[in-house]
Amino acid sequence: MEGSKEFLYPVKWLSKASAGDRVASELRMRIISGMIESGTILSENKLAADFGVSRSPVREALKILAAENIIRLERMGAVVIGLTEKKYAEIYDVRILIETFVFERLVKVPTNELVMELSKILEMMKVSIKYRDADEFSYQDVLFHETIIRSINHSYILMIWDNLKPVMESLILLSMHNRIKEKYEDFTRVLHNHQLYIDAIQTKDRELMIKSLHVNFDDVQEEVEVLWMSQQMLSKGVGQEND
Amino acid sequence: MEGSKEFLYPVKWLSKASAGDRVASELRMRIISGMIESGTILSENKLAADFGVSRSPVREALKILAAENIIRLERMGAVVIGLTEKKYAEIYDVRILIETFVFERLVKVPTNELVMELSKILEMMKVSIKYRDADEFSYQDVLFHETIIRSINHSYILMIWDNLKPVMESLILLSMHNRIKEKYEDFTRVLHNHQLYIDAIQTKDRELMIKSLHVNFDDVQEEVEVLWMSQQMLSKGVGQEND
DNA sequence: TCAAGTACACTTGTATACAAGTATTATAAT
DNA sequence: ATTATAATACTTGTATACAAGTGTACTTGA
Repeated sequence: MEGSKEFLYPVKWLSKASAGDRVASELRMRIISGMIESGTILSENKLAADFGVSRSPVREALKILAAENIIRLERMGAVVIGLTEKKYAEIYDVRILIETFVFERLVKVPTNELVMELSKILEMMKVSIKYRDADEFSYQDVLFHETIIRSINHSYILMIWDNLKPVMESLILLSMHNRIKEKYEDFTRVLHNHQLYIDAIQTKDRELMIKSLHVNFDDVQEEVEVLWMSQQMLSKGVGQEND
Repeated sequence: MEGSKEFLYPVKWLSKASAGDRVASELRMRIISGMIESGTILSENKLAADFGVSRSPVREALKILAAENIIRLERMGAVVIGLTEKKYAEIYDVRILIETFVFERLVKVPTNELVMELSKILEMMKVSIKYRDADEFSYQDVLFHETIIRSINHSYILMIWDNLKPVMESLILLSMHNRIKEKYEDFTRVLHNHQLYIDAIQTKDRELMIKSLHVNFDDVQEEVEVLWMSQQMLSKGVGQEND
């Protein structure tokens, strides 16, 4: 069967990570992919047993996921929130918010160095595709955006990104994994979009930036939405999460 | 001597909190007030001994403060970052960013209920001043802004606020404590600013909103800057923190 | 005096143990 | 049959123990 691998998250990315980070990364992937349904109650003890670690790293992982808004810590167990359509839109909002903020900073300063860096990353992405390495491609894709955000040296904007990044990473990973098998031709478009983004930064063209930001995002979103919707089909009646 | 109280953070706010939260809250106050200098290296064991708890809650506290960008977790000890002028500006940026976002949402929906709620909080603030309760005033002040942010029901914007809130709370607490003793007349202005904010929401007047947002923030900032600068004087040569 | 190596103190990350509290289930009484 | 009470099987939060790694300081050699 397909999808029967033990871990969704690339294990090689976790070589230097703590057990807590490992659990968080894997759990995040399982939740975002829909493998763990929204509404599920996670028990520290159970997770510890499942992952073969003690409760300490599991606790740490749950704290991380709670900060990312993927689960909700309650008196009795952590309940999985998962991604609803509303949440997609919200992530979108925040990305637009911070990336436009970053762009406004960038139009005021020289960006030659950044453009160089981004071009390098784009080349890496091309190579990743050439060798059908979805993980590496995803890594570079996330790095691309992170590089832009880091370039303005704004610790609080970076803080927002740090909270958003793991979810984005998961989304991109899932999206790319799916495509590298079936919709290989999509990647030329993705690459083109990233080139547009670089051009926008180089020419300091606001409209172009917004445009490429949107297409980049929509691209990932649409693909994951399909993944996610199919999961929803399997587990009917999860319903809406009001707050 | 003045300022010789054991805890800076209002202990009554921590009745239901865990030891981890308590340590985080108090540590945050000490760092933001300048009592613990920027650059200091915090040891889990030492903190545990100081606060009379085990390492578990201390670890938890350090993770929280790291997520708030107040300390930096390194291989060997947690380094205190504290607040620089740059950081003030950054917090400012993010507050403007999210509050304007919220406002843009609010102009599209009815706000009667929210305005009622805010008016209630404003009344509470007036009472707090009448009885010289700086803690209560600070609480209501933070609640005021949180109420506005929560009203749009946006989990990711709320996430940003959750990361920003503790620092804001500390700043406001320090600011208000200082003023209630010396610059009592300031409070009429603070109240007026908040009324402006309510008016802006009621009339959906963007300019008024931005204006009141700025004065509200500047008000706190200026006061705390004085506090903080005086601390800086005492501990010369901390220097800049490059990243 | 200086360099290399070794021992030690201190660090984090993880495992385990325990206490206090909460939901659930079963039992008992009406 | 239904309600009240008690036992139990969970839960979280905290303390403690241990292992592995890192920096420091001291000793030893030249």
